[in-house]
Amino acid sequence: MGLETTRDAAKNTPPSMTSKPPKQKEARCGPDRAPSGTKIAQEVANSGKLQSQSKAACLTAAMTFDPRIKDAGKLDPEERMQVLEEMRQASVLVLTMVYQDGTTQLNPEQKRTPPVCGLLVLFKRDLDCSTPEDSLGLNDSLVYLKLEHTPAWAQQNTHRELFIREMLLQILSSCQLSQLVCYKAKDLLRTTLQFYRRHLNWKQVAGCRIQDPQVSGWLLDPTDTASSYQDLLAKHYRRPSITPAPGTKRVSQVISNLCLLYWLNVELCCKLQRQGLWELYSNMELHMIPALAAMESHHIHVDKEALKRTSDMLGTKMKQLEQEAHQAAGQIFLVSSSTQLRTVLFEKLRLHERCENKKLPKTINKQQQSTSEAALLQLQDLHPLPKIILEYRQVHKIKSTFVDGILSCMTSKNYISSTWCQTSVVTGRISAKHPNFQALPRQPVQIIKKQYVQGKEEEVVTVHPRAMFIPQEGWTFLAADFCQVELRLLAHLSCDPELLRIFTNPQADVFTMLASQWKGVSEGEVTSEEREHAKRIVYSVVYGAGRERLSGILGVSAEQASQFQDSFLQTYKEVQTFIQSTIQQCHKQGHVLSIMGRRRSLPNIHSADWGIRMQAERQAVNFVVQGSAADLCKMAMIRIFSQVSSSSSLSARLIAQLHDELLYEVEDSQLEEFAAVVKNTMESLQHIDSLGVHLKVPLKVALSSGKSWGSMSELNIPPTSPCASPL
DNA sequence: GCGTATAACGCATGT
DNA sequence: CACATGCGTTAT
Repeated sequence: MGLETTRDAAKNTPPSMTSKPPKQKEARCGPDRAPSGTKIAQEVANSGKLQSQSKAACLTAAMTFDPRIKDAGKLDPEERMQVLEEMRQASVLVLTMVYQDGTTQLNPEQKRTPPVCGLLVLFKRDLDCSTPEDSLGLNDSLVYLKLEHTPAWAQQNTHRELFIREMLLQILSSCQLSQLVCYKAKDLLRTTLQFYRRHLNWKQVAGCRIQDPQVSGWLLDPTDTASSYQDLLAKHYRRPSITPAPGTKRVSQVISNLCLLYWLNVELCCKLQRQGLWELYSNMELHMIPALAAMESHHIHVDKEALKRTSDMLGTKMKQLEQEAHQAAGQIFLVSSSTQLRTVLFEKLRLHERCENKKLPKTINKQQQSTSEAALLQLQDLHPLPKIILEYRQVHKIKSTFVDGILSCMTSKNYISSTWCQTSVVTGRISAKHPNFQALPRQPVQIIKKQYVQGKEEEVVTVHPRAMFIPQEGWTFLAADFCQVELRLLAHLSCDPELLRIFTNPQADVFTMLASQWKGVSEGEVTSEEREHAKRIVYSVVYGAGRERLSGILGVSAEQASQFQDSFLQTYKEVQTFIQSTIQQCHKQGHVLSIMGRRRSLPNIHSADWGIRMQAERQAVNFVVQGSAADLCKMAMIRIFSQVSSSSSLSARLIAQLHDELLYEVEDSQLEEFAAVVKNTMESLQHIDSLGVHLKVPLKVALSSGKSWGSMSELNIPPTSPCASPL
């Protein structure tokens, strides 16, 4: 078998589709030869009384002394050559990180992941079924790559270090020759980039393709979001989740888990192909992994001291508002408690009795009087308290989530980097944590600071969380926004001629046109209010809002709301039929698909309960639109990432993905060049030949740039001339 | 009886 | 209406 066939297999087809995993055996592990090192490890692991530090030392010792594992740091030159040769001959490499507390990535999720101490790599050569699925094959081998920072003066260690680093780099760039498998591969890549940040550039691993069972499991069923390795095994590997025999040594458990991981991946790939998800997995989701790892390993600098000052200022402001609230209520109560506020507003002050003409919202679950913003706005003319609470809540939210929250993400460092989750959103979007970069307030808030001691009575301060994020010296932020991507996709998916016509004119303001068309007035006559209405109606119709909800959003009566809705669906008749046929298809097949084949099954579409069934219908419609938009945005991200990483000059880094907007940090000198690359790449996604995607509407990208995320302004770049930029 | 973990809820932010 | 994360309160 030549290299070409191996390469093709790794690139285009699922692994080992022909070979079936061996039948599960009764015996879990082979006889355990127990050298001195492992015995110690076992005792320590079982006792559970010792400090985690000594546990760690012993697990490392176990890794090193176990005869099945080769410690890459302790090999002589000849053995090194042998290991490299074994690596070349392996057809699959299965990897996991080993942490200092002795756990691996395959252990159940922990609150705080301990520091990494090494990587365990299984070289799998023979893919036949002659060995038990959780045991090493005859020609398989295991290598432990210890990650340690040796002090600069310890010259004798550099050779070992160098060998391990080179080997790891070779592994990560070998994915064109042999397959790589790792559960939570992004974490491994990010950790590697951080560990070797002096010696390893993110571009060197940008092309790396690692199979990740977490991603494939999520793609098969996007509803089960956070399943552990053991859950995945139980769910997809037809095994009633056996707990390892208590006598089994820890190292043996790790090894058998690593062996099983290989077969789990094989099984998941089979399922992906059967469901028509292989292309999406292989051409999109796998490429997200290095892109997200690179994103997470980038530092975004934040002015910590300014943040602390803002925190103090907001703290005193909240104390003032708390006093005012107590005074207005005529009693002391916990202002941040919605329960206590409810009793004050509705049992003590009985404000609901004084506005019987208005309908006050109820809480979702318990059908109590709500104290939400909508409710407080209804009550604000009756009593001073609601207004005070509204202001208190605004300040409280800013302080707790966006000031103190971000500060708590920066303990012992002066920068932040969010965690980007690939598998937590059912529609295929990505999400962010610690901090949630996608939920930072768009608008600044004005704080009126009352100072009684100073000469001035009042001072207005604006707090803008986005403005805390500043590019490095000599760099600029560039934002690229897919304009109305969901609406454009709706036009494409529904083929509605009127909706399509709106997008043929690239100059026009879509929502203004929509409003004029729909209200029957000229574009010049459309007020900004009507434009906002049009915007909200469009999206609420797409998401299947009822009249109740719509009237709440628009602030008009339910009759008027349903009148708006009707006239919209009347004007764009094909949108209606798209919604109906999507629901019909979901009912027939039990699932719906996005434009690139992403899949969501909705078992509740068959529910006898009307409410449950209607919810599934709305989710079906929403998934097709939102999921397709997610497909496009991720594809844009990947294509730009690949262009930058294969360019010797471009250096832009992706800071954040805000669903239909990409935020980059760009060297000042490259701003225009890169902006053109981004715009062209994104807009060219109208046609993706390889996936058979041909949108009936053009895609439009709006660019903006600035020296802070809080102050971005429109960026116009010269249009690309037809003769320029040959590929 | 009094402390800490956890789950559910309500309310915020974003797309 | 859809999809998320984060913080605080309250009950268990």
